[in-house]
Amino acid sequence: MKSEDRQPRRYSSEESRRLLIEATLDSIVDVGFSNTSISEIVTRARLSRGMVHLYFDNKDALLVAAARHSAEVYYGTLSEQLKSAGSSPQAIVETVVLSDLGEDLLNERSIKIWFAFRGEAHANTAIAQYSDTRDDYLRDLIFKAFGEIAAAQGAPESEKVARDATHGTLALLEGMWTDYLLHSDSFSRASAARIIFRFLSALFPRYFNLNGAMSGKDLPCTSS
Amino acid sequence: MKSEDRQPRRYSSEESRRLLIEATLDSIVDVGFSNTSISEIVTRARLSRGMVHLYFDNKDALLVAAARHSAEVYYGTLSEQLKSAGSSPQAIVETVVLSDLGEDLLNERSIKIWFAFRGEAHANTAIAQYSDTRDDYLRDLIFKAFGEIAAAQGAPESEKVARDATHGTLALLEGMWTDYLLHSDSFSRASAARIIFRFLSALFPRYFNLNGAMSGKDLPCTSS
DNA sequence: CAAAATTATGGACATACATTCATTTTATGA
DNA sequence: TCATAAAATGAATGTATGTCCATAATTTTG
Repeated sequence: MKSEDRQPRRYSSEESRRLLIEATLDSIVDVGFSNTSISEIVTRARLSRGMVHLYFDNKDALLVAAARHSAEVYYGTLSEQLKSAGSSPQAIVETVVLSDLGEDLLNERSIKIWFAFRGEAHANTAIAQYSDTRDDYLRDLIFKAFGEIAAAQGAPESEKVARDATHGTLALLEGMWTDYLLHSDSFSRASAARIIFRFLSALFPRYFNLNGAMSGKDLPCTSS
Repeated sequence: MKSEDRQPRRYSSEESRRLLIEATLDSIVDVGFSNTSISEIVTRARLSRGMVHLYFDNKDALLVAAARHSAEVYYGTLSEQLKSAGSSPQAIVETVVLSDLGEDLLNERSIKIWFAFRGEAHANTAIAQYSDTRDDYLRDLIFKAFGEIAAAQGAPESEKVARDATHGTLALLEGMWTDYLLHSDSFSRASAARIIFRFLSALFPRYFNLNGAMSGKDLPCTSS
């Protein structure tokens, strides 16, 4: 009992930065963006007042760093889960949908953080930069997947269908996130996913059903 | 030029309340929720400091009143536009979708306000109460409409389809709002509507097409 | 026209805030 | 072991905040 198991007395500058960012996010989750003060942050981080300005130019820079960190975690997690996905376009789409609705990306904490930043984004261009999940990279990824599927299906106006499928899928995901924010008690990941796949199976009946991508992930898309 | 055309010197208490609420919303739009202070508000309202506490218990009560007012405007406008809609279930759904994407309900100002309140809702239960568009009333309205359509179409599991159609349509609308918030420059009301109707026409091909409800608004839904 | 009620003002107050900085503590390297 | 660098502290500062209230201006009532 002589040496209490307290935190190490001293962190590297990177550890301290990380600690402050996590404490900022904790504060946003617990008391909201507008009540997140330097005092709240340093108390939660168990650091002293001066630390924020030792490692960040000012409070705003810390908030921006926290928004940036959240975006990095989002895209990092998504990329990780995409690695273990099949290579067919249906599998890619399915993985994006299920990951985006999975607990790693969509949970009580993350949803509060995203909507807090979005609520302030229009008043802070630096934060706005990091307030968009599903940005161009993700959009391109599933647009290409839908492009392949639509072309293989041989429907008329296949590019237009692919564009609408992309837009619709991303909008549905956004909508499901909002639904989770406002009704987290009654929210069901399964039914959220089913509705999106219902949309996709209506557009591409040979490639999706209500449970996701059709079985046999590497079915030749071009066979009749 | 003797009597300058300035505002009347004195308002009724209701006018003052309204003025303060509008100024609060203006401030949220211009400088964001967290920068909206009493000083900001009274300056914009061209009233003196004491007025806020004359007509509201405190700043928080004013913010809640502003959130409430926004919700009332939303539902009031929507109800108004529903009055001039056809009575068929398709027409009701079409009106909800087009109203929700129309400029009266979805514009630069309203979207910033909604997302600002949503961002703070989880830290303020009083605001949370008014941060949900598309609440139970609206949900029931279009659920009944989809129920009629699904039953008339005679598909299996028609109630489940109606439930998914409701959830999906509302999620798509939420998603389109988010899209407008984050990419208002590239947002297109027409393509947002087309995507939602693409979803609906896939579920109910005899009742919707890419342009909305099928023509002949009062077609007998039960005919083969 | 006086009295009462309503609407409006802006200074005062304590508190909370972001920021600065002189100082101290701890770790590192010679 | 000591000098130097890195990490950490928390008191101090000035400003901004929400709230209160004594007072004034205006309207309404009797």
